[in-house]
Amino acid sequence: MTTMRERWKTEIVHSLHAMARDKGLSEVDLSADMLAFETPPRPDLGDLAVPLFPFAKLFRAAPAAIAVEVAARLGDREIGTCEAAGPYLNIRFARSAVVQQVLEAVMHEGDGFGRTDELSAQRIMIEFSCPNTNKPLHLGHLRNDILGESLSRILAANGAEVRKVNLINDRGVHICKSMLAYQRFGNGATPESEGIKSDHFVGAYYVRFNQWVKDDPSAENQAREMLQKWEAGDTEVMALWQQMNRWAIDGISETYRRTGISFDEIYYESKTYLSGRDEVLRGLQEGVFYREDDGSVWVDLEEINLDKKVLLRGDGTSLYLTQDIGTAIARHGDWPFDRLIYVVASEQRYHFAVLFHVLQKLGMEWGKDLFHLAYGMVNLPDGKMKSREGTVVDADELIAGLERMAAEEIRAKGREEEVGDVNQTAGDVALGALHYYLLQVNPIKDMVFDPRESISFNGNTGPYLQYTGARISTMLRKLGQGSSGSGSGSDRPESGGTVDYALLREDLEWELVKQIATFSDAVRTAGRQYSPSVLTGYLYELAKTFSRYYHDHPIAVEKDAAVRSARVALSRAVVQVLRNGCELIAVPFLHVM
RNA sequence: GCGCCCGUAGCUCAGCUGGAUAGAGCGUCGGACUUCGAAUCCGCAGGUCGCAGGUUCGAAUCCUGCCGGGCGUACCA
Repeated sequence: MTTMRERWKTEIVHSLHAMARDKGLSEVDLSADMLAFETPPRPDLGDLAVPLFPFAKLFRAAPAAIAVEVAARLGDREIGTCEAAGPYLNIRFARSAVVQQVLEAVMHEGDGFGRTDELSAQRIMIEFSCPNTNKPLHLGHLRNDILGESLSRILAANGAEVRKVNLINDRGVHICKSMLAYQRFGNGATPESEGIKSDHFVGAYYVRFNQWVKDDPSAENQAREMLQKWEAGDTEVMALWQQMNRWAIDGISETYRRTGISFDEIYYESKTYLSGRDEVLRGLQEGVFYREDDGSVWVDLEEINLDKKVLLRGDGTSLYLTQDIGTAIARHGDWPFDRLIYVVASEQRYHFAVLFHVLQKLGMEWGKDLFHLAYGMVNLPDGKMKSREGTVVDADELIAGLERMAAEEIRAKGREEEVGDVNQTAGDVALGALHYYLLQVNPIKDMVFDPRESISFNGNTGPYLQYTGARISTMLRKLGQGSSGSGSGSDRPESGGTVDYALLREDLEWELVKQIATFSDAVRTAGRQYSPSVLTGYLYELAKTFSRYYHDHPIAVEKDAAVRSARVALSRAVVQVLRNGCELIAVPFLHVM
């Protein structure tokens, strides 16, 4: 379809030039760039619209008059027809050629359909998740995780070589707090002895610390002392730390497995913070930073209109910024990248502005290739999530709740038989609901997470996509067509190998073909904007169009065998695109639900 | 105070590099299952695109100011 667009572009530029010549105007300032292609507001107006306002000055004529003349010059041709509609030139493509080309491309490319070469030869590292080892994941992490995972897949689909990295935040005062509380109140309990998921077990002691500090303010100092012991390598502290970290990380990893999040490399702050300190000290020697009387090391950020910022505490221990410096340098050494994307909440904008600048001050010219994807906060309908007030939504609990709802729905519909493993399917539906809901909003915006709405299986949701895919799959399965693009051998039993695409004459069929053809545009745009929401929107539209089509037109039960074959071919293409798209937003594709 | 971000229908969100009457979903109300999955489909109602200027043939979209909300401005992360 892009070729079709290009051909029309050439034709239009041609006739505009001809017009200019005939009017005795020299062919100045008339370039193809002035042609803006748009989609007409209603499909019945055509497939492509060209506003002619920009040419009014050139021809000293009203855009509408130009439209009439261009339309007359172009007339009807092999590649379609065009007509003037006010100041617009509306174009209709010759359908059957496009239909054939698009559907055959989907068949041929299969799981690879929609890929672009936008970012080929680019090495992109993407950091996301970055959990603390003092508590389990919550809803905010889920947005982070799915943004990172989905974006990674999208960038890869645009041809980039992507490396997903995590950074386990396993050191710092906050980690010492849960350790301290455990040491004091734990009485040797273990996750096994208590029968709770290990990261939740650790998290309980972090909560316990915060209760304790209310009664005994000295707890804060004790935590700080423990951090110093930790940095000094105190045996007892290290042993405790290793034990509790193991628990936290094991539990968090289980959540990753459940949600389909994975990484190519995992970094640990406990291993990178020292090199960060070395870099800061080097900067100090080179005069890039300065030392205060109390021994703390600072950077003056006046040149980027920011304040002064601490890089090392007076007692010599590291800070968040210090370790991020070390981590970034280690990463660039491990895997030199063209771009590094940090998926981190927008509240840390300041931190990254400082980090990127400091790295460049330290002589890392690649500091300019770092990008902070600052995503908005997730709030609840009844207010903000606050850990202190106990209004955080725990990730595991949330997912379990969604699974329960999905399972109930499957039973209520009496579909246990068809589905087979109810829990497995319910789990996939829960994930589809969660991921779709979180991705459907533009990342930079704050969003409201409504648990009730997220589990609703009506409307603009993940389960709706899954349902549409499952219906098509079932239909194809019943025909012996299989719903997988990389067919199982017994494909097309009745078509004799050829499909007469000209039989797809319905407007909705044409709509579907056009939507399929623009899939790669959606993939490209999502990659450029770092926004999976472009894809959720695209897929929802596609599913909706197909649902309407399926409702109004017989496919598998169509009497005319030739028409049936053509419609089946179209359905196979739609389901292939749904599959490919769902893969990019980590919504499990279901053959039955 | 200063800096950054956001402000579209009752609610949750779309709206591509400015372009034809601003779109979905939910919710309300009303329709459609002897027919390929009704977790579906169709229809009605609902918006001075926060406000005011400016640029432009044309602004929800770009610029300026203001108002409202959020976040940041920690030897927390």
